[in-house]
Amino acid sequence: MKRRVTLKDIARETGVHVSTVSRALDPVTRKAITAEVAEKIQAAAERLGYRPNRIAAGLRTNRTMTVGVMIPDITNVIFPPILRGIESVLEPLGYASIIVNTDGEKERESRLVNVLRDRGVDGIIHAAATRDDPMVARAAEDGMPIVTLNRRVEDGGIPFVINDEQSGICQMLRHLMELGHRSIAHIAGPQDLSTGQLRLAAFRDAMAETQLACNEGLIATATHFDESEGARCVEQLLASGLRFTAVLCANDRLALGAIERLHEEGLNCPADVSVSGFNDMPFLNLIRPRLTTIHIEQHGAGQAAARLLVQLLNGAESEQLPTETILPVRLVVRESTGPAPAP
Amino acid sequence: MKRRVTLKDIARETGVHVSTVSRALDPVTRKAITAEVAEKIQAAAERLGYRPNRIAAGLRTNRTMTVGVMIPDITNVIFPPILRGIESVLEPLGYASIIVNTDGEKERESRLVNVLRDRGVDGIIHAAATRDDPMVARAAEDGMPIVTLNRRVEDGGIPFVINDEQSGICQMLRHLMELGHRSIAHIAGPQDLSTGQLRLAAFRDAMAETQLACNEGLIATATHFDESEGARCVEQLLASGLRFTAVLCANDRLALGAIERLHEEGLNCPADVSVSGFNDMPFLNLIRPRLTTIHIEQHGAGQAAARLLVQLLNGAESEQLPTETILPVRLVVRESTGPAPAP
DNA sequence: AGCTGTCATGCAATCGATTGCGTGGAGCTT
DNA sequence: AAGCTCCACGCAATCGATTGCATGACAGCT
Repeated sequence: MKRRVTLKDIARETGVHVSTVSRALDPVTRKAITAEVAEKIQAAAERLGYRPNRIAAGLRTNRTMTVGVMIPDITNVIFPPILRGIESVLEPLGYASIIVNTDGEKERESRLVNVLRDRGVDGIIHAAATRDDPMVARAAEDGMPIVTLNRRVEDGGIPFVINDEQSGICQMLRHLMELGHRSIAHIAGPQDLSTGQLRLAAFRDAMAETQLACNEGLIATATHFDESEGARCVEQLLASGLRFTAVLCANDRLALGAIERLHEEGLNCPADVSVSGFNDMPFLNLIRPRLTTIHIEQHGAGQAAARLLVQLLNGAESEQLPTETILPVRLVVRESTGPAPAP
Repeated sequence: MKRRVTLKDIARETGVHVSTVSRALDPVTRKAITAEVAEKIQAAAERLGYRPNRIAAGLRTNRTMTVGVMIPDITNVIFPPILRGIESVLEPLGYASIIVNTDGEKERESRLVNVLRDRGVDGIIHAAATRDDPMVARAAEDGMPIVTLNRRVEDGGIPFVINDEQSGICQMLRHLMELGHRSIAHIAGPQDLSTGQLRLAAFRDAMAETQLACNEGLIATATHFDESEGARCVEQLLASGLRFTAVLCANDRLALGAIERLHEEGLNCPADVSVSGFNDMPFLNLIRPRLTTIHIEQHGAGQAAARLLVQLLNGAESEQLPTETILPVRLVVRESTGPAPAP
């Protein structure tokens, strides 16, 4: 196990001072060095197999070229594409990311923010904020560049990237109405998650714009974004005795659970009841009936957040950056929605 | 934006030397300090909100408490659980991980190994090795602790963790034979990936142990582990004109693609042809017919690899560590396999 | 020829924590 | 009371790269 090559080694080899070597190896400062000397130094660096020590540089410059990425849970299929989006922007610029999972727990979230700070990350992309976290707020106050993803932040000038939930719900509602549905139920997501909240609000708004009264009895709220909650909620809707011919769900997994339970109750989708999802998660094309849903740009959202963060890292003031970036969404009509059955 | 608190600040505050502060704050060296003084220092550290600078410590100790994790692609659903397994072991010990995606490209793999080395990771968990990579070999030679996952490494004493592919294929073959199948086809995975290779070899071995001759015509090889290749391969098998009543696939996605194409050709699964998968990936319970497959311990594999790496990091010699760790697999019988149809 | 300006390079401090070695004082022995 | 041991703590070097400032040489100008 041989010792690593340092600037000092190159300096000794080439007979110049380490500071000269340092300057010759940095493309920005190289212009201050005679071309001939710079080339000699570069050649020596190459020959000796020099690899800069980022730790040492980081200590001096206070930049680690590392960013923290906070997500609720990597096993949730919507996050990997987001991470690839982030990576696609950050990696070419020489940044690496440390990914942490909060599991939606506030206490864990606070702790992990500090873990990231202790590690000296240059900035944070936060895709897991449930609500205002004091540690996150503190980090922001202390000057840590932060961008949030999938979450609107009211206070503070923290830039955020979200999908156009409003438009998505709207497009889906219009689609269902064009199919003749008039009694439309909603399975809302957890209200402590911003997506759940935003989509429910969007549903109420969209319904208000139609002639239809929004029957609060036709809104069931899930405690988690998963299949079993979708099933439970649709059961609750059925038990209410209220008639509905379509269920607009806040998320694909809720929709899948709902369809399954409806099927168990002898109701077929889309013949008897239309069901729609939201997110267009991977593998949806393999599940029957193929789900009509709202496609969101996961990869694009990651890229957008990363680009914003890079600007902050490069010294852009939050004021000159867009506080909100709203990504377009797209209706994807597949098989789980169809004409409303005759009454 | 206030300056961060350093050891020097605490030293000034408490009237002792920074080295004393350093020792008082490290549980290991604390015993060398008078209890009273140590408490005073800890109190001051607490009061001032001291957070150790890992970068500075890393420069001096040459340990970053960071490990690199190399995977082919995080959007492949089998990797997130592995990562959570790794995290569950590493995070409590104070390690963070930098995850990189190789996309199965050799050139990218080499480059990323160097990225990780430059960042001074203490060790690497490599779950993306396609074949021997010179940079990985070099890193190992230079003393970088490395553990590979899902890949057998012949040369060098690099410890590896793999699933018991052999046993999985064997169990599945026995299951199919118990259902009366005698003409069994295999859709093999890409042969440049170790899992593809191992499972094909296991299939041949297992067939050899039965009375049945292994008909090479009933083996189709996919170029990727995805649905379209599963479809293409099953088509190829059908085109061969050879009779088969079951298809043992090297991977769930190949199986899903195969089932779909069979269906399009008017062959139902499992009534006409039984199809089996491998991996038991998430969401399989939502796809009809529910796939019979081999469950592998993804989370457990991550944990096992992480535990091995920790031992290496703690100075265990490779010699005293198990070179191979083979994780048990489990047959999961669902709906895609059934009795062989009468001839 | 002498003076000024410019530019390449060297010098040394610095980032913050760790750690081998030195030292002074307290307590104990004879 | 002199000498000894032991231990808590201080001192200072160190990790490797960066960077403001100093310096020296050389060219150009009058």
